[in-house]
Amino acid sequence: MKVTSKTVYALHFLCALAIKSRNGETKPVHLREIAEEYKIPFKFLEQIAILMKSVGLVKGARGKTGGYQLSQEPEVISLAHILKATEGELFPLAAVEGGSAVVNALLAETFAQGRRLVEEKLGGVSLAELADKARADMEPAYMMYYL
Amino acid sequence: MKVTSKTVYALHFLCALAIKSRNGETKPVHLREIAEEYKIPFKFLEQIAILMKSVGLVKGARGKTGGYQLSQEPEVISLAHILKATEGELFPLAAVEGGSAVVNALLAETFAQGRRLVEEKLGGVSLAELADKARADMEPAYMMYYL
DNA sequence: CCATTACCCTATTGAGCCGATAGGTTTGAT
DNA sequence: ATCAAACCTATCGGCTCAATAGGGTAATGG
Repeated sequence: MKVTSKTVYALHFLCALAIKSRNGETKPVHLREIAEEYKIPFKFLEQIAILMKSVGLVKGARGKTGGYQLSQEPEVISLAHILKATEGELFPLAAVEGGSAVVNALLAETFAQGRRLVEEKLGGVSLAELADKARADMEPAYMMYYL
Repeated sequence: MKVTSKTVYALHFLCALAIKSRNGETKPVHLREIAEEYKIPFKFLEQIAILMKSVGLVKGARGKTGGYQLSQEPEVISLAHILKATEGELFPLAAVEGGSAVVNALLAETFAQGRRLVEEKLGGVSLAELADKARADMEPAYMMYYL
């Protein structure tokens, strides 16, 4: 019952794209570049990028001038979107053979309510917020990497 | 990132104890009885009972007239207590080598807030609520098993 | 046109957790 | 003493996760 590193890497990946885009970069960004900059295993990141593409969060361009770009504005991409893609449903209940039917139903309802709370919370945090705060925290000395 | 069957069984187990207690039963309840009644693998339930004991939610009595009892009133035992014992911290973030320190910090904070929401929700649901609703839903024809 | 580059896809591996089972030890009432 | 129950430890198969490997496909630059 934990947030996997696939999710964390996906968040960093998308955030990196958002930051580059905010800094005026219009060309696709190479995966290798991001992998090196953030010390993310390249081949693992590749799979994550493909997943992000399959759910429509990024676009990929092939060939020598290829790379990845966000396919939507970072304002409309929420953490809930991303989590949904990487983790599926949040803390689903294990289906058990036994137990009491009544209690099982009560538990299902209770956890559904808890799940909704988190989804609302994560749905209220956009990639843009993350990227902007991250940019604001960067030291001027390091800004050159993003301009 | 899911609620394991250990947790679900634990909930059924404690709920069963609460129901028996509400129905005037003062003697310890045999694990074997609960396991059969709720179709829970006995040996698995045994481990869960020991865990519940180790965190102070139940008392165990040995010997031929032994069994388990709640060690607190069901009103003061919340789902949050139980989940804490069976699952540990709720959806912890995977620790990754790479990524941006700023983003990692933002994520940690965001998920901590989400976690608090769920903990408050689950902290507000007591074992007594569960047990009472379960009792109310039982058909009179089945009440004999609990009197 | 063709080699390079980078995206794209599938398979596999090793570690670790989960659900369950098994076997034994200790305790306490009769 | 004996029996039944709580208590403890070890182990196992199955699964997921993280990471690696190897190749296929498209598009650009020369």
